[in-house]
Amino acid sequence: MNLNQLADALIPDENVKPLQYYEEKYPLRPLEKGAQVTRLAPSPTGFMHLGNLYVALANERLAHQSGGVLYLRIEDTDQKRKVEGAVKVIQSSLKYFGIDFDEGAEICGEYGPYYQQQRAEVYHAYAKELIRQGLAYPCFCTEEEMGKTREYQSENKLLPGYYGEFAKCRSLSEEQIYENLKAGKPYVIRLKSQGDVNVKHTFHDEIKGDITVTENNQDVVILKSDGIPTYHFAHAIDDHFVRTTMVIRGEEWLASLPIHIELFKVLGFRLPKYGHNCSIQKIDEEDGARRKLSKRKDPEASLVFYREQGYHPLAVKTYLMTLLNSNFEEWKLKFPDKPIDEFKYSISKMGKSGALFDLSKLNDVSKDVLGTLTAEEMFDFMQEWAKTYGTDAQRAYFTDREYLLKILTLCMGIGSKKRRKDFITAKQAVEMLHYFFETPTSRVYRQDGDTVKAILEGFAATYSAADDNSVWFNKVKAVAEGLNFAVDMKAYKANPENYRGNVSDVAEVIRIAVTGLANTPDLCTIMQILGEQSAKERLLSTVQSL
RNA sequence: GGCCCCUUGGUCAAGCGGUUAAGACACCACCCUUUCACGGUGGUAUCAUGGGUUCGAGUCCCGUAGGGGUCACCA
Repeated sequence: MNLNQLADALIPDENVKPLQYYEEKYPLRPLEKGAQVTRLAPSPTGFMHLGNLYVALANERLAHQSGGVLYLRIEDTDQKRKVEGAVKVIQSSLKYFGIDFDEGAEICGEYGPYYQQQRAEVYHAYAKELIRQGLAYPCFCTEEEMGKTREYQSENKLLPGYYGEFAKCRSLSEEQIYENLKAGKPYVIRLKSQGDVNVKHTFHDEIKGDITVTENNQDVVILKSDGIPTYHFAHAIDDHFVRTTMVIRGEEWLASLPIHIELFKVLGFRLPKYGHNCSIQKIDEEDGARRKLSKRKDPEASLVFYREQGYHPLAVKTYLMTLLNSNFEEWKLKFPDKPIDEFKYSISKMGKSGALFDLSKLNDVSKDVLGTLTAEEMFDFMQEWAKTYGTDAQRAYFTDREYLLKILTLCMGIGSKKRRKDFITAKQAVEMLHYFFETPTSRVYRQDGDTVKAILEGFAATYSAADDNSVWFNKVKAVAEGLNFAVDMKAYKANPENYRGNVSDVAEVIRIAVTGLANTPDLCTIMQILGEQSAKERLLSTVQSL
């Protein structure tokens, strides 16, 4: 059989150049020893998963802390799944969370193009080479035929797939091939696998450690009938020519690792290092089972969720780091002021089992992160959120900058010995501050109506915005004492039955009347910010409705 | 079903043959506090299971169970 001729007949691509050309066009990178070239290779489906960010973070750290390169490749070999504008979504969401690429799609770089769709020529060159070497062949099998052999295989409990005796097109004669071509039958190019499923090797995975892999024996498709490569083939070619040194990807790829190992071998490429990381999971609310965060069922699986909710990008990044390397938290505790990137990230410390997504942990991390911002930074962060996700009323909060800054200074505890941690997200913060802009509409008291009335009327009668903190509190105490609420906490604790409650209960009533909330920062200052008239109005507006 | 991976508290998890089995989140209690917080101290709670190996096992070996992944002209 004339394989050269066959290769040309099967893959008529005029752009294809001799293989040496590609090796020269994409030379080895002049990097320091130990520097890693990593990549992110999403397909443009328009959906960015939390898992994408998780893997992105690992790849980013590995590249940048070793003095290497992180690049972005778009795996757009499946036209059916391609979504318009998806690349923009990928880039903007990764950028939002602080993932910076050194090269890649829409960026720049010497190893492009970074869209697989645009690299047809290289794939074709190597597919032809494999055909010439007798390591690949055309397959004309139809879906029906494939279905039949699959049925037969499952009935007889045989390994499913296209291999060995089931690989009918392996043994097609030259005449049969050309006949089929002449008849215009569609065909794919398959790898003629040299592997044996009974042979196992141990393979070192950077994350999982030593694992056993079975040799591949599947004649996998490398070029689809439209001439576009499958993931496996494109992966081998691209990661070789972009000179990737380490591939960190989701563990769903572990099962196809044997295919990739064979492909690299057959192509004569050096295998990169691999690390397969586990996916983030959650407990299903319906059946209580543990499962992967689902794009369809779980809103928190999507990266846009964190933007809508107003999570600070640094908070999400920090939380993800705690999952990525469990010693990160202790480091952070030790060096709270150091930037994350100074942490020495270690791939070998990654967990081997899938972690459960923990929203309350994220919230806790978020409080700490927001607790490091200045009032101005918080202002900008909240405003940015409100621009796209807030209501008109909320956007109006930002018109009087001085007023809001004063509020934020109070609510964040800036200037006091200890910062407060009231804020979790931009959204929650904006919502929490509504009482500075509107009179609360619903108020729920724990005391009975008469008591509430007595407290509020009594306090309103003496309140003045000119009061400093101690004068203010003395007035609260006076009201409390008059109504038989304990003023001295020790006395109260000794004999609680002697009192109707304590100052804290009285203050709570006033607080709810003014803000609608049981938890707020220093009430005295809040009332000062609101102004005497507004504060008094709020005290008395409740009284009338009781 | 075949193959592969995983299994320490409610959650994230340290541990790599001898520890009172770290730490963080959550929860509870107390302390600090003139209100709300912040903060501090303490507490509840974990080695899936059955066999080995060993003077000694969370740690090594085998089995079992449970969970996850994967078996496409999708990535």
